[in-house]
Amino acid sequence: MQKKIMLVDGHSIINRAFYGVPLLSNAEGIYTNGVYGFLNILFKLLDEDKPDYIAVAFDLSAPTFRHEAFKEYKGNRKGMPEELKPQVPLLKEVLDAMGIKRLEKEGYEADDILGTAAKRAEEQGMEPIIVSGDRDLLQLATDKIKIRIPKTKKGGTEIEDYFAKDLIEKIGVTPLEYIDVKALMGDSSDNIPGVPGIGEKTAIKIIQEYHNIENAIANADYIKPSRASANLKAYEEQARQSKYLATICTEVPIEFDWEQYKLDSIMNPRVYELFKQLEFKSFLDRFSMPSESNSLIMNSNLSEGEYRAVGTKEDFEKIVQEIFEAGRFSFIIFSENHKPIGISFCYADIKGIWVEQSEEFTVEELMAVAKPLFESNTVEKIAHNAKDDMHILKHFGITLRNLTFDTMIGGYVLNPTKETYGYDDLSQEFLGQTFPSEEEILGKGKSKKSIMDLEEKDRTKFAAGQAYIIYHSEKQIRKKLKENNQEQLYYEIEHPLIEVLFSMEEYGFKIDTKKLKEYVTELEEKIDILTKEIYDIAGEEFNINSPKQLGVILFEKLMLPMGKKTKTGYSTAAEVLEKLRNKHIIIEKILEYRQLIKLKTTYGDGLFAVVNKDTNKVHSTFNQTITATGRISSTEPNLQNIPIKLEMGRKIRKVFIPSDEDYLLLDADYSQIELRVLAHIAQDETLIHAFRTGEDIHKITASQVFKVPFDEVTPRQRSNAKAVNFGIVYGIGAFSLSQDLNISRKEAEAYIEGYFEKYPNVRKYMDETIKQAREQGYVTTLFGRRRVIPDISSNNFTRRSFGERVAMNTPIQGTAADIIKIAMIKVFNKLKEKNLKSRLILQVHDELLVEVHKDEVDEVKQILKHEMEHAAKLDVPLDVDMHLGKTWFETK
DNA sequence: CCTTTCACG
DNA sequence: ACGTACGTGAAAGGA
Repeated sequence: MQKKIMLVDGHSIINRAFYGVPLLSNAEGIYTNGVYGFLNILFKLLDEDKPDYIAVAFDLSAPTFRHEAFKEYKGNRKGMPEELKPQVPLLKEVLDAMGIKRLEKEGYEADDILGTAAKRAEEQGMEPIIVSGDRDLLQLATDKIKIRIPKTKKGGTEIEDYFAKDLIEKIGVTPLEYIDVKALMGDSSDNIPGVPGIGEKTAIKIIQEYHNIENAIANADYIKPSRASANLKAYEEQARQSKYLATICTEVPIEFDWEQYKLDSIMNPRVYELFKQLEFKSFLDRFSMPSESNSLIMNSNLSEGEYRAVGTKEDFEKIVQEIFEAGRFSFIIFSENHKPIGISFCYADIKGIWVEQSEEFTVEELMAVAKPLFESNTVEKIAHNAKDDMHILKHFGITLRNLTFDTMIGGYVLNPTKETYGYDDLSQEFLGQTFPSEEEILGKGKSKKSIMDLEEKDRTKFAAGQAYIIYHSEKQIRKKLKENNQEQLYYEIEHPLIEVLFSMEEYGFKIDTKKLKEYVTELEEKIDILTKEIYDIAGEEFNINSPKQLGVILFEKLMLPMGKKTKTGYSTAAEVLEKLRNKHIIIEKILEYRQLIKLKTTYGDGLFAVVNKDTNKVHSTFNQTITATGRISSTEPNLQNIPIKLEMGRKIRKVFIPSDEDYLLLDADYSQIELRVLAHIAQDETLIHAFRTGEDIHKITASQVFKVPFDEVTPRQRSNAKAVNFGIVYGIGAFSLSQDLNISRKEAEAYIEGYFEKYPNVRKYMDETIKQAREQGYVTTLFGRRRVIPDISSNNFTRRSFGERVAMNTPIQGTAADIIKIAMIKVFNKLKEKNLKSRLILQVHDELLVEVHKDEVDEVKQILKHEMEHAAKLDVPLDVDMHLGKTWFETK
């Protein structure tokens, strides 16, 4: 087999790529689209050609051999586009990381180096492949040397290939003749002047007949058209000069040691880091090579770990025995399609084990062997997102006991603003060692692979490596928690909460599916009617759900005045449409349509999609590591945003029912918890006093801010005061308040000033919190929850302002989140301790929902109220309202 | 995949 | 003059 060598013209490809893909830029604002496009082309070519060697040629900035010659003649050669320049060093960095050598020589153009390299390679019996965006290189084509010219098009990259015969076939001249074609027609991008009046067509025709310019000049008299003939004579010297410029030199004095261009492991961890940094996400799945030994995994230096795979019952029993003796271990359950396929363990500091199921050793058998271990009250367990594992284990009749640490929750407590809490992150942050992420090894989305596709030794190190990581990160996280004074937050709030959330998820919320079906049908009927009415009024059918199409109808066809614009076009948000209500009858129809379609799709269809058909229950996932403030979030379904404000939406709460007729729903919500928290942490006497009187807080605020006696506060004043109170909690701004209340900015300012005058310590708190955030870089809640706010020191006004609002709001929202979490744990434990049948089933930020047994109503009411009101001891009372009902709708 | 819209506290 | 409230999740359209 002949060896293939790929020779790439760096500048012309990055140039072509630059314009071929949309603008991308990295964090420093440098465009990356040229590099991205270059790599896109490169990967495509590598996949197709699978060359043995590769090199990329670049021009160095200094004048080159032919360039110098040209300068005497006509001045400076054009450089590359300004906006591309910063990308070239970036590209070189990427190529260096990939171990792809560069061909550069001071004083020579990339074309010349490429030409020389191709000729030498050909002489030595290799197959050279030249990749360039410029057609100049076509002159180098032979029956061995292939020229590949990629064209970036909408549908992807298309590549034109030329051997010598293809050139003759497609253009009609030989490669050598092509130089003369260039000499006649010129090339503005290369600043080859050519001959005026001779373009590509004429040039080809002339060369086809006379084969070179010397011969053409000699026969200039016979050349047609006459303009070409005259110009060729007049610009004879320029034509010869152009030929010199167009001729690629193949005699550059360079020694090529082919072995150093050998194509090796270009997808290495360093490249991975670079791609991640540059956000070249689509290239990341190129890093998993399941068929070969996976270098990413094998190269990760989880220093002392001893990894071993276990595939038989006997072997695993031995391991379980060892783990019992070790007394503590970390574990990770690997699942695919909701079915576990293996478990990895780490124990005795260095032992990493991967146990996998097989036909001989089923997952049921595996679980049975592991059961005593998981259920042991003495052996300590370390997990990462233990709640998930608890669900899996429960399915096999196993109760996880003595969970001593959850590294995911620990990581969240240390920094709640991260997007993910992966094993790779833990390894980097707490062990100072890189480890590939799941996405790197298995990919993601549709093309996600199974870990069973990995070779056994890779699979073992990947799975057991993760257990090793959490085993060792645990100590570091504990240490950090101590340093940060967050031990109480972790051990007394977040850790015990895991079990509470697990129980809520496990128990679920019963749905009256018959009622739900009726509700959806009712909505569908109304939507049908509205749709027809809207089409009628609009005079045509269109997709009402498309803001784009709706915008065209409203603002172009019906010529309604447009309010706001979005990045992409007209805004059709409810806020905008509301202002057009009286302008056209279509508006109210659309608003109602929107409301109903939301209810049908998100709440009707959406709920149906997640109901367990056997039990008619929904089992939401309560995520403990999503929010930046410490709240929990709810998904699939989201039970924290079930409609309540509007009557039509509120009706859906009638389908949320207790699991059987012996039960009722008991709802308890904190009254004004965030304002109470504010009163406490700001230590504002007036505000504290206001809450101690137990009167309506918005009315009190109104009386204070608007300086009227309490009994004379109008409903309008109260409602304005309510908006001010909200604004205060969010980190108020006069503009937003004025928008919200539809008043002038001046008035809004007066309200805020009035508020701060009456509650001076609130202002003091806001100022001090911002100052503290700026000095230490983070803010904290009453229970030590911490949120870093880098934006607070930004030079960018908008970012800084945002940072300041976040600094003011986070301690308030976060402390309220802490308090209700404490209440949840206390309620959960009380119900358990007293062996009651009632269950906590839902939390909605300031509200707890309990499914209460009919015999336990009074007792549970008392527990719920007491535990919630005494969850934290503030300088203001915590007040809880409770409601009992047969459906969630009734508990209002 | 990103944007728009809208549901909740 | 800047560009506007804090925290979430789901569905749909349209690249």
